[in-house]
Amino acid sequence: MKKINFAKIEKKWQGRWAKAKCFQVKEGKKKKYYVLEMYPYPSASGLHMGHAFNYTIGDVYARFKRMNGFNVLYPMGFDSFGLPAENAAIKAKSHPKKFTEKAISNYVKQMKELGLSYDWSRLIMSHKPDYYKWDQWIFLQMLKKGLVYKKESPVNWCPKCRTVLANEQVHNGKCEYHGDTDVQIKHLNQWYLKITDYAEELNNFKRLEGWPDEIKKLQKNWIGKSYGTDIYFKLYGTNKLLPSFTTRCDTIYSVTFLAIAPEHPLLNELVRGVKDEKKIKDFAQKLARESLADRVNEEKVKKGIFTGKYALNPVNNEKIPIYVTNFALMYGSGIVMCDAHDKRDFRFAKKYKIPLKFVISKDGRKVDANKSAEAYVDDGILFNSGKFSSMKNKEALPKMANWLEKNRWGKKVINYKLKDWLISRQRFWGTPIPIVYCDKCGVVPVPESQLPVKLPDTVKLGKGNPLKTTLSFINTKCPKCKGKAKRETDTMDTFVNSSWYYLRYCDPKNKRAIFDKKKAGYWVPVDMYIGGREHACMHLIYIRFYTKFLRDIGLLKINEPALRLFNQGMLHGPDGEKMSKSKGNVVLPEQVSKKYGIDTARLFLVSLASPDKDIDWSEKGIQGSLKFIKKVIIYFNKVKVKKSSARIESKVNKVILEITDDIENLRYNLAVIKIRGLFDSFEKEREIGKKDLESFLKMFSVFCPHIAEELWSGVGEKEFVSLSDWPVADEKKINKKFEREEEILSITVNDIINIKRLAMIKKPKAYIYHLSGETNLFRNNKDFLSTASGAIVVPFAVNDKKKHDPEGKSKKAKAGKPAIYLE
RNA sequence: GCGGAGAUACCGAAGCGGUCAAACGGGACAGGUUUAGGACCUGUUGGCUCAGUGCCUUCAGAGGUUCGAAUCCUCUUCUCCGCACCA
Repeated sequence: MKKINFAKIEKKWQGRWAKAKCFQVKEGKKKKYYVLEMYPYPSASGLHMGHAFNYTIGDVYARFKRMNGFNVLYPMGFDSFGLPAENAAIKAKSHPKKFTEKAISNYVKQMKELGLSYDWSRLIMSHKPDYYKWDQWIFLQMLKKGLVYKKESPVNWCPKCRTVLANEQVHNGKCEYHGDTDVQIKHLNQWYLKITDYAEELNNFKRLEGWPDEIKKLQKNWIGKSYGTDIYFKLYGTNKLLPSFTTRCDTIYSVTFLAIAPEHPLLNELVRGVKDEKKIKDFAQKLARESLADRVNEEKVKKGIFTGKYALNPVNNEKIPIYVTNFALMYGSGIVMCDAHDKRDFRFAKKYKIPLKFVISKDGRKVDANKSAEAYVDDGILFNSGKFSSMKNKEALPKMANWLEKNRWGKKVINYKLKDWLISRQRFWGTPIPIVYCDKCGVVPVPESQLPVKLPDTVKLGKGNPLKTTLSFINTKCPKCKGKAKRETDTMDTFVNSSWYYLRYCDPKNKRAIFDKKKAGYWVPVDMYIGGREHACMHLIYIRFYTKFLRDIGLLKINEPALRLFNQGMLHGPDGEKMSKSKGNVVLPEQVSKKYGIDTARLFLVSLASPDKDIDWSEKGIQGSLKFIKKVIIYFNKVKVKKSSARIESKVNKVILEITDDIENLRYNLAVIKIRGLFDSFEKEREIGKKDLESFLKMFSVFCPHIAEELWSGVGEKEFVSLSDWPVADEKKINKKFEREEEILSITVNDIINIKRLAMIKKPKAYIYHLSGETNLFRNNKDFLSTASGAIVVPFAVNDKKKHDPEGKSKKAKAGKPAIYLE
């Protein structure tokens, strides 16, 4: 056979789909289905096979739903703000926009070559002013609702990114993008979104049945809801209360000192006038400057200094020293009560010779902590704990919390690990924060009518934030008093852009509103959201937050952005490692499709394993897919289109049911196996009915759309297979009898071959003796048995008097298992 | 430390109480076909037995539940991945 010209076929159908606007959709009466893949950052290096894998998963699903009669919204866009483009622009002394748009056009071209059925008329790009205008608009709406504030506080600063980072972007004290760089703590005046107002609702996962448990657990962990008590220690000699959050109020009688975070806003006031004021402050500053990695590291010895001040334990009025320590973070109240029942507190106390007291032991017997070498962290029985002595500490805990509250020594509180979202970035390539500073009027939001605040087209990129030196950007008029004013130069975190993009797809060209409520109302929520697990604690929390906010201002009626979330696996390089340029194991779709055709690649990616599993690219593996596709093409070129046997009809209809179910549940690998199996059955038949051939092509088309279109037109169809109706199984035609017969035949073939080998007869005659009820089966399939087994098959019924049976084998025949004699 | 996912024949990967020596693909091997093939077709691929229908040992390891377990339970080992001085 001639070599298949994949490129020609692909180009042809991509062109026809585009021309016929096959995949463009409008709101309508039909039931909608919204398939969405997380939109990518358009990196300069373009798409690799891993992206192709990801988008193929969505494309198969979109095609499947479309053929099943849904009005399918399947859009694509680009998360096109971000540091890499800016850094590239700095290097090349150019503008990031240039880089970004070049990368995007490259991406679009590549995506089209993958045969993805996007509605390109809805393309969005977050770096475009008509998109980020609405980032700014949402910011202003949040401001109105009191969900935006600016505050000076200690923030994470990455010296390499030269910007602050959100908590979510700091991992183990290192920058997410620069794993080798410690994040520094800086005190800066920054903009925050009050996501914590939604902490409680975000922690409710009841409406996310369609999301993987894994993701929900990660989010729950991240939100970190904990029940505890704020205990009010009185600053000695004053009436000032120092609240200290604890989940272990059962150890209150064990407390022998307080620890305060070095960056605590109260610290300056606290040490004012004490003997070593300067020394303490300097030390605290030193501690605060330590990298989070060091402070968070379990192995490093903790440091601290006595503040010279004391506090009173409310339950027993004991006077206890207050220390500044690096292990106290600005979590909870930033003040920690410390006792002998915590490893870290214990070690610290030993180091600084602070006395310790145990109040729990295994059996309730009194134990002296100062004589112990380590903390007692297990549960046990309380002692020296007032009226709670001799109770189990676990049981006493809730009672003690109530008791503290009743005596006004404390208050039961719920604490979240989730913090407000710091969105300020000191970089150029992001959405400008729509704020103006006026000497007279102070902080003034830019009025909606003046949006968007656009990024300047000409800037001097270089050190620091170029907006700071672009006078045409900074200098403006105060919207209130029309006097001279300066613009905010910080831009927004790019995660802001991706927090609502799925809504803009519903109405991407709207100039007057963020989106039309009716249109969005038709399309949202997303029915199938596809993306990586790594977004569990960032994007997927933010997008939920934005959805809830937009609901609360009346724009949406939904509570969650997506009904179903699917985390695809990662495609590794042939070496089993994560694909990366530096490792040199990146596989490019262009190379692959040139050699094998893109449909072959799609089929291979999807048949290797379940799509949620990580897989390794394999040059060898793809050969199997190529072989199959070739066979299909050859077959369709010579198939006799007539009428299917009842056996084939049974098989087709059975397999339709199975494949439909498999694809619905994203078990593409199993669906492909069944498609292959169906094809194998076709090949064994002399002729096939058109309807069955078409059912095959339809199912095949979601995986291999170009080849399917080609063959579809080959069987005389004028319309697109991509827009045809998914086959419906005629269950009446499914007959188990045929399966059983097929099984009998294949066992018989195996048996003949087996005996042939053992008897070492090359081209034997095979006399088979079947029970009399199976006469038709064996007679009708005599030819099939002969070709398949490589013997000349002569069937006899057991009771046939004229049968040739020199060794009396026919006695061995069983139902479905004929006896065999070779010669 | 806490939390999650997993361990299946040479490899990848289905199976998730009986129909399981375990789908399917890759590889390897054998045979056929062909001028020749890395192309195509057919078969084999746990062990034993053998002119096929049989038997035995397997699904990380050890126990257990059951008439019956790759599948359910318990513990152990190993791998991967999140979170982590969270008070």
